[in-house]
Amino acid sequence: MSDLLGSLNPPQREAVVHGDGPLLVLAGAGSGKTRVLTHRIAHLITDRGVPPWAILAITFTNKAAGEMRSRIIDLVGPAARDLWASTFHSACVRILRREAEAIGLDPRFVIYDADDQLRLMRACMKDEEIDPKRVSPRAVLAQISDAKNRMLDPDGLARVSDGFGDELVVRLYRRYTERLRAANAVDFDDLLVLTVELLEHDASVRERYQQRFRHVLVDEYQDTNQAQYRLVQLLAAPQNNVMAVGDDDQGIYSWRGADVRNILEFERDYPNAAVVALEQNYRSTGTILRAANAVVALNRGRREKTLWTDRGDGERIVVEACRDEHEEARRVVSEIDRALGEGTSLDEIAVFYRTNAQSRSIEDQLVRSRIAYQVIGGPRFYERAEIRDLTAYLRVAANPADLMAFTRMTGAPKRGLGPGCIAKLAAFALEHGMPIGDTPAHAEMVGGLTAAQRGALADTASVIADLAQAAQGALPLGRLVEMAIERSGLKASLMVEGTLEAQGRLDNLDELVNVAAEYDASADEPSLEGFLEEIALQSDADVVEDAAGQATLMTVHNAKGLEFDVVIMTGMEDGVFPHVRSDTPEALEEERRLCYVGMTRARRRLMLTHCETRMLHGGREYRLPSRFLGEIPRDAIARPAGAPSRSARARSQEGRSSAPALAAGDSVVHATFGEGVVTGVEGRGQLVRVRFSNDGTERRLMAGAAPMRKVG
DNA sequence: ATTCAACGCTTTTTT
DNA sequence: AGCGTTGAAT
Repeated sequence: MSDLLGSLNPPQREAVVHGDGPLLVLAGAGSGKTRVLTHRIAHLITDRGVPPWAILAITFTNKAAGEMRSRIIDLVGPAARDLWASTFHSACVRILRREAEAIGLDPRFVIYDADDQLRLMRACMKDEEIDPKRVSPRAVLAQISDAKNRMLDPDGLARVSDGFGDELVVRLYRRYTERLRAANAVDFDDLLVLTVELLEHDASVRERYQQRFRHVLVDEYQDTNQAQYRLVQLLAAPQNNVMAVGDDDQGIYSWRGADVRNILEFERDYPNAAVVALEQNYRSTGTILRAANAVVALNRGRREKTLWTDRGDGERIVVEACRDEHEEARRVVSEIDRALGEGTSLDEIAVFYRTNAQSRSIEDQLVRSRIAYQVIGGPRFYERAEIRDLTAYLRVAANPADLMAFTRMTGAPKRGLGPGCIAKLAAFALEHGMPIGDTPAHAEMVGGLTAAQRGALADTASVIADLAQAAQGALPLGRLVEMAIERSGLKASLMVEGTLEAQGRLDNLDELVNVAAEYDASADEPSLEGFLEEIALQSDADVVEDAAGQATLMTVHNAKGLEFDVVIMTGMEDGVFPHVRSDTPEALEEERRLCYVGMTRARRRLMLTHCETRMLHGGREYRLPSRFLGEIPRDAIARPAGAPSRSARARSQEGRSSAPALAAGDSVVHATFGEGVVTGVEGRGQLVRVRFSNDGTERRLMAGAAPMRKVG
């Protein structure tokens, strides 16, 4: 037996050396689950003689997959390169490209991202003459995605739905599927659904993969949806050497179809499953853990567990009340300065927020203070307009049937080819069974076009032909992208514009040349299709760099799986976090788990900020401190810097401890909401419910922190 | 038929 | 604030 086990604690070791059969690892935050996963795979390879290519390891992001692979190569040597370590989506693409024909799919299919999907849905709604103002295309897409996550096709959805509006969704779902296939495209959900269908319906393909993958390991199992669950089940059968690692307290993707029941009911699905719980935390201080545990413990329907650490209590959590988002940003900067002064490096500092829009005020202040930072998420590189314009050319070159890409391409730069002209070409394409991308070359056969349009189309045809030809040949991808930038006319039109912004766009296009060249150098079998696919499957989390000397800003969702010495969670306000739209008990519990995820990212120091007022949705809104703040044990929280003096604080503490300041029935006056009546007291007297007479609303307030006093 | 400018509306989280 | 739609000008 190798020395893989030396550095592991007993439950970790148990998970690593577990024999055949299903295994569930309940891994609390910071309990070393990545270590367990990598060491188990290394153990399978070196001690049990399992060939690396017979192991499938599924992670949540491409970056995590890459890291896992390189760690395992470090542990067992280069033979481990044959390991399949990837996300669900990449694994499915890989399988589908090989086996597409078995389900009547062209193996050169392209992947439509959120933007393509939205455009396509708008087009479908036009087909069906549905007013996009009455029915939101996004909402329809969300329902379709929901259906796909539940493995329902249009007929299936029709069968299970009862509501009146569902008929509309079914109709659009049909149309959407038709148009996707016509464009030889699939969406994100299709990758999973089609792979499941493939494996379910084709026994020989299924058996081939089942025999190949002798071990299937899945990380973040609590965030799997039904299709992913089925996929794991199909691939792992019949031996069921499946290891699921996860933490029900960290399930934060139910809105994307994830079903926490998958982890809660693992033992029912795999009756002979071994279960190992990892509860020792190696990341955070005792105080941070105690606070995070206290918050998440209020959830029902979770597996009871308590993380512990032997690292000692550490510092208390800092809660800062701010007037508005500008003051909040200044507090963030002073906390960063303070941490830097203590010797913490910038890349060990992270700022979290609930929604991407909140980053703006913080970024402003960081720029002003000359603090280097990177923002994860938000507008992504590959989603920038100019990048999408350019990739549209590449996409049409790779797949002339891609109508969305063709439409985008012909409109950028503007050259007199508008919707009317595209519609004529599309009709012609349909009539002659020709891919839309081939129509410009036959424009002379299309009627009703102006001379200017024919000229523009001739030009377009030659661009498409040249790019397609270059893509077929041995031209390096970097050169191909350069060629597209020139020939598309995007470069010329941006140069003419001449603004600083246009220059920035040109720089982005140049950056894409670099990305392409890099891909060319690193990929096993570089191809235009492969490059476009990599772009499509890229996630925000994949671009998190440990680049020295930068603080990191991101949403709490993006923070999953990461850790930092110092974490600042901003916008801890009711309506922001928890989010307003999380108004059901289940949704609130998910927000609470999200809060737990955020808090447990911190190793040493955790600061939480909230504002009295902030700009939201184009107006200034007043917000109460997040209820989650009230759920943190009081003695885990430090007296905020810049808060009332020691003596003032002492007085208020006395007032609070000697007698509960407020009880149901008391009249109060609040600085913002005016007069009201206390209707109830919660959370050991820390929270009071008050009905305000001004607007008749009932609000939950922090008894100590809210600008409110008793009257009469 | 295309394009540009003004207006009015909505806003989570994302592989 | 940003987007998509609408209306007017070309």
